[in-house]
Amino acid sequence: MASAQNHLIELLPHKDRRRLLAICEPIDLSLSEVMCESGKRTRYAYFPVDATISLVTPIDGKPALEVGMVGREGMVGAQLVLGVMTTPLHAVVQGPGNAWRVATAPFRAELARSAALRRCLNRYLYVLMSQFAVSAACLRFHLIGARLARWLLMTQDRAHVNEFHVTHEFLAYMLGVRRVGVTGAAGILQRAGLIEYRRGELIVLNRRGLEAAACGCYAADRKSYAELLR
Amino acid sequence: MASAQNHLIELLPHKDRRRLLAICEPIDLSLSEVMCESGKRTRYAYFPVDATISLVTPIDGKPALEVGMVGREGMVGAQLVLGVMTTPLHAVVQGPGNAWRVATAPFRAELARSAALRRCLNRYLYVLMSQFAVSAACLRFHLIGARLARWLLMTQDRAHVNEFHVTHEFLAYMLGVRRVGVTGAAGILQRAGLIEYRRGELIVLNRRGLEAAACGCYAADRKSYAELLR
DNA sequence: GCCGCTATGTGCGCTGGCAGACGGAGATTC
DNA sequence: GAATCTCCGTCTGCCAGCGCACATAGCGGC
Repeated sequence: MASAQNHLIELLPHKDRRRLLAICEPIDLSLSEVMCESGKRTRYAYFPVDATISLVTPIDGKPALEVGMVGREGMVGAQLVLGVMTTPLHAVVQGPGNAWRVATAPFRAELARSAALRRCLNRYLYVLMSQFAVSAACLRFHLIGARLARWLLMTQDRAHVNEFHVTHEFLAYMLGVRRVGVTGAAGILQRAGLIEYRRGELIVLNRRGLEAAACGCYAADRKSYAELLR
Repeated sequence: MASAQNHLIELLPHKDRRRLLAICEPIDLSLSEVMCESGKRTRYAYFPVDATISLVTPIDGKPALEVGMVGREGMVGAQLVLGVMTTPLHAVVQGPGNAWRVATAPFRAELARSAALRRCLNRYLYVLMSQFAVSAACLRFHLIGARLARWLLMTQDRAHVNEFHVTHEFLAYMLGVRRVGVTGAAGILQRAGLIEYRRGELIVLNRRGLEAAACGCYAADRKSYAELLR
């Protein structure tokens, strides 16, 4: 247990880390699992290890648009540090895998005790807020192709593999566009040799190329994370 | 000084409120003043009294899109409670007026001392995050007319008057659309008798009608604020 | 009373993305 | 190996918003 395989946990001093892990349990997250729903009471916080989670904002009653993504660099439930027991967003498992799970009660107790944990989560919350703001503008101004490239890069960063399961239908849902829009944009990326896909399996062939095709929001996200969390 | 005329300050217990006001100074905010810039060090926090501030996210290097609005119900610089000294957003004065200003150093000292202040700001931050998430989806899916109506209502809520100075050009900038797009949408609202305007002076004639014309994001914003801050 | 500035109104051609529908190809089941 | 299901590709018609350009109207200064 020298390494928790979650970046936020690893940023904690030894003692705080050990205390936190003592109240965590390892858990498997399966595809499409809804970890928490907008407005409902938060029951657990999660520190992903090799799972990827999408933060989806509801609109007109339905969840419909991804505004943030969480992997081993972050956590689900950071708003607990604000003393709030709900979340405005849905959290949906987008890439299955492992995570550490902790119930809200012991987590809040640990938050009260560990200044390092509070500091870490505060900073992470700030990064999340930045990500929301960036996403808002990205949604408004950038074309599907650039946003798709950004999404693939962000996912690859979190999944730590260059091949993952994702359908056009799902991508369309995350990006807030039609499936055919994704088909068009993905086709262009494929013909350019940047990616390859067939029946839900997508492979990143050329990361550099994708970075060039993505909008600046990808770099902006990475920058804000790097500045605040080492 | 029984009433500070800022909702967040008024939520504080007497003692905490008095200590906070003791380190604040009243200040005039003038139109288009930039209170803080994305990425730059935060020098002051502001508690508006009858001023309105737009939170604008930069994209591709330029500030270009409003993702949040602050008036007497909130504050600028709430991220200081996270222990972060910068902000990802620009804050621009959209409706001139008065505010309480406090320098970061004494404000952080007071934050360390007052649990009530921390609690209040934490909750406000959560409301802001919700607002960002809602705005992102609103930007993506709702038509200019509905978004314009929402913007007018939010501004009126903060300005506490039904007449204010705003040009189509400025509205276009805030909503992230063309000026002619605003002209079109505003013309429809005017012909419907909901608003009236001439050369930068805009009057809200029919609030109920505007509420009906606005998208559900207006109600969603109000709901999240009401639930968390009394 | 003229000039110039700012704010608003309108026109035209273009395009990215929308809605709905259909066809085909891989995969799974029995 | 036939039926079914999932996923991907394509087509048609349509529209909101875009970029650009130009016209008009209130308003202040000199």
